[in-house]
Amino acid sequence: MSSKVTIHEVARLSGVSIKTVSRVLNREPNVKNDTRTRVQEAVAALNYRPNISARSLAGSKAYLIGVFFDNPSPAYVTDVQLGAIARCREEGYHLIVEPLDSEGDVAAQVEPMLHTLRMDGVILTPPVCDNVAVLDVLEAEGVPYVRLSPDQDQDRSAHVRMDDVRAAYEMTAHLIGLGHTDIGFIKGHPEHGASHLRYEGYVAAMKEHGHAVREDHVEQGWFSFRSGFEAAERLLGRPDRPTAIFASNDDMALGVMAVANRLRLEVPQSLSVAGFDDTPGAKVVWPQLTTVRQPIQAMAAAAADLLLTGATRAEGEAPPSRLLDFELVVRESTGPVG
Amino acid sequence: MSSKVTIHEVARLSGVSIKTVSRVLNREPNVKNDTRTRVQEAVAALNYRPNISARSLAGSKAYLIGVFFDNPSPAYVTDVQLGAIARCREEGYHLIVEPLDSEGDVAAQVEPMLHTLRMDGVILTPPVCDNVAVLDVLEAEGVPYVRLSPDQDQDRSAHVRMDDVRAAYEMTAHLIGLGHTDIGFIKGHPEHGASHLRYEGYVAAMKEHGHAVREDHVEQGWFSFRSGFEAAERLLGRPDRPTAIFASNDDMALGVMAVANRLRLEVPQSLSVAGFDDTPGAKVVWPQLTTVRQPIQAMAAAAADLLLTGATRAEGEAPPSRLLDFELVVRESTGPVG
DNA sequence: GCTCGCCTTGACAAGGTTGTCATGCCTTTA
DNA sequence: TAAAGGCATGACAACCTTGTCAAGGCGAGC
Repeated sequence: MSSKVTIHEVARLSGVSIKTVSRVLNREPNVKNDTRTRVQEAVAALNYRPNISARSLAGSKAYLIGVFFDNPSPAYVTDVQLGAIARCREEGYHLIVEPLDSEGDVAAQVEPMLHTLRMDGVILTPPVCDNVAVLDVLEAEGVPYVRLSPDQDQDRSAHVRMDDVRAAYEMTAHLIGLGHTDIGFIKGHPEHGASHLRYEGYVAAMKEHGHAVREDHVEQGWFSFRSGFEAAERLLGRPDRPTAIFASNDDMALGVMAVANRLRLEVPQSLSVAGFDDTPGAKVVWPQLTTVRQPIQAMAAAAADLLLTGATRAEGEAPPSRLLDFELVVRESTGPVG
Repeated sequence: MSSKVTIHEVARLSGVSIKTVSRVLNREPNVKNDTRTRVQEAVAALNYRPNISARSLAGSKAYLIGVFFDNPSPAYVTDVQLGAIARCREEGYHLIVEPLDSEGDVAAQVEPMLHTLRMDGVILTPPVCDNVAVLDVLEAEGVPYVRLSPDQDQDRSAHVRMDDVRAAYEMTAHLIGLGHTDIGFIKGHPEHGASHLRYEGYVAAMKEHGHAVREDHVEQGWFSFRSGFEAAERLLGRPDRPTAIFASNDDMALGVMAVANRLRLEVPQSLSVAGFDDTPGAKVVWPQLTTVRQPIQAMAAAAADLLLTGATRAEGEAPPSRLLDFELVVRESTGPVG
C-alpha cells in the first residue's frame, strides 16, 4: 500500500499550488524554469504518479488506447499489441484489448465498451477494420480510430498499410529471377482485400516479364493450411505442373510443402515454394520458407502514433495514412529452376 | 457524441436519488423490488452506462484486470487474453495488457503501472509468474494476483495449473499401449519447471509398465525447434534407435519430424512422434502431431475468476488454486510399432 | 512615471460515481 | 401500546485531477 501520494502533497512539498503541479505534469507552458524543477524534484522525492482515474474524470483524456480484434492469427495480434504498446508507453498510455466475437453483433459489443471506458482512440485490425457497423459506432461516439491494412473504403479514416501489390510483385520477380516461368499461384480468401492485391502484384510481374498467366496454374484458396494443401494437390497433380508455387500466405504455402513432401518432390530442387506473412510456422518447416514479412509492429506503432498525435481529426481533407515498407525474406524454399 | 448520460438523469427519470440508482447498479441489498425495476427500466431507456473513471475514483474498484506477459508464444498469450476476457466481461471488467521486457528491470516497469492505473488484479503468465521481484512489487502495492502454471514457490500465491506429470504419464502410456518399449525422450529447458514434471511423468509410466528408462534414449533439449532437431539427430543416428520419441513440447517434436523426414523415416510407420502443448504448428505438419493440449483459455478464465471473486485474499491458510484437466490429442504422428 | 499587456500563479468549481451517515417508516417484541 | 430494530431511501462529502478565470508581478513603450 505504498501509494496514496496525491498532487496535494507534491504541491505542499514544492511550495506551489496543485494547479502548478498539474501544469508541470502536463508539460503546459507558462511555468518558470526553477518552479518546474522544484516540482519535478518533489515528484521524484515522493515517487508521485498521477491517478489516472481522476485525470480522465477531470480532463478529456483517458490515457487508454483500445485494440479491437476478431480472430486473425495470434502472432499478428501479439505483434500489434507489442508495436502499439511501445509507442503508447512513451506517452503514459495503456492498452486495452477487446477481442470481438465476429459471429455475433459486433457493433452491439463495441458500443458499451466505448460508453463505459472512454478510450482516446482505437486501433482496428483486419477483419474488424472493414466492419462498417463498427466504424459507424466509433464515429457516432466520436472516438478516433486508425485502421490497420483496411480493405474497403480507405478514404473513410486514418489508416496504416503495407504495399501488398508491390510485395507480391517482387516475390514473383524473385522467382522469375531464379529462372522460373511457370509459376503457380494460390489466391487467398476472396473476401480479404489483400487477396486481390497480392494476385494483382503477381499478374503484373508475370506480364511485365513477358510470361503468360496460365489460368490452370492459378487456384483459389482460403488462407488455410487445408486449402493450400488441396490447391497444391490440384496444381502438382497435373503433368505440366509449375516449377514454382507462390501462395498468398504462409499457411497455404505450408500446405504446398506438405503435398510436395508426400509426392517426394524435393524443395527447392524440384519445386520452389513461396509464402507471404512470415508467420512463426515459416521457420518451423524444412526447408524454411521464403516469404514476405509485414512490419506489423511498426505498423501498429504508426497507428498508435497517429492516434496520440491527434492526426486523425483533420477535417475536410483526406485522412492521414502511412505506407510502410515490407521485407522480402529469402530462405531455402526457393531456388533456381532445376 | 451520444454519451453523457449520467446517473442523475437516470435518478430523475425513475424518481429516486442517485444513491439508489447506484445501489441498483451495484446489486446492493436493501432496494425494494419495484424500485429496482423502475431504475433498471430507466437505465435501459436512457441507454445509460456508468462512467468507469468516476466509479474507480470514488470507489475501490477500477474494473481493470491486468495481464502481464513477457515473451511466451503468441498463441499462448492470445489464448490467455481470450480466456480472461470471457470471464471479465461477465462482471463488466476490462483487460489491460502489459508486455514486459524481461531483459530490463522488470520490477521497475511494473511499479509505475500499478501506481497510475490501479488494477483490481493481475494475471501472471510464465515466465514472469516466477519473477520474485515482480511478486514483491505486487505484494508491496497490495494488488492481488494469480499465477498461471507457476514453477517456484507455489504456496506463495493463488495459482492455476495443469497436471503436467499426469499428462506426460498418459502420453507415455499411450505410446506403450501402441506396443512401443523403446521410447526416446527429449527434455525441455532445465530452468522451466514443466520440464522436470514432464520428465517425471515419462519416467513413472515407463517404470510402472516395466520398461527401463535408457539413459542414452533421453536427450536434453531447450524447448526450441533447433534443440529438438539436434536431439533427434543424436537419438536417430544410433543403430539401436528408439521406435518412438516423446518431446517435451511441440516445437521440439517438429524438429524430430524434420529429422525423420530427412532420414526418410516414415512417421508413424517407422517412428512415432509425440509432442506437448498443441501449438498451432502441430496441425501444420504432415502427419499432424499427437500432443497434449493445455486448456489455456479455461486456465486464464479460472485465474480471472479467482481475482473477481476475491478468492486471492484469504489470509492464514494456503492460497486458493485450481488444477485443470489436460486433453490428450491423438493425431497421426503416433501409431503401432512397425 | 504611468499604462498596457504578457507571464506566472492560485482559488475554486467541475467531473460522475461511491461511501457514510442520518432519516423516516414499518414490523416485531415485550 | 410503547419501545426496539430492520429496511428503504436520501443528503452530502469524498475521491483526485483538470479547466476556468481572476489576480499579482514585472518589463516595455510612451
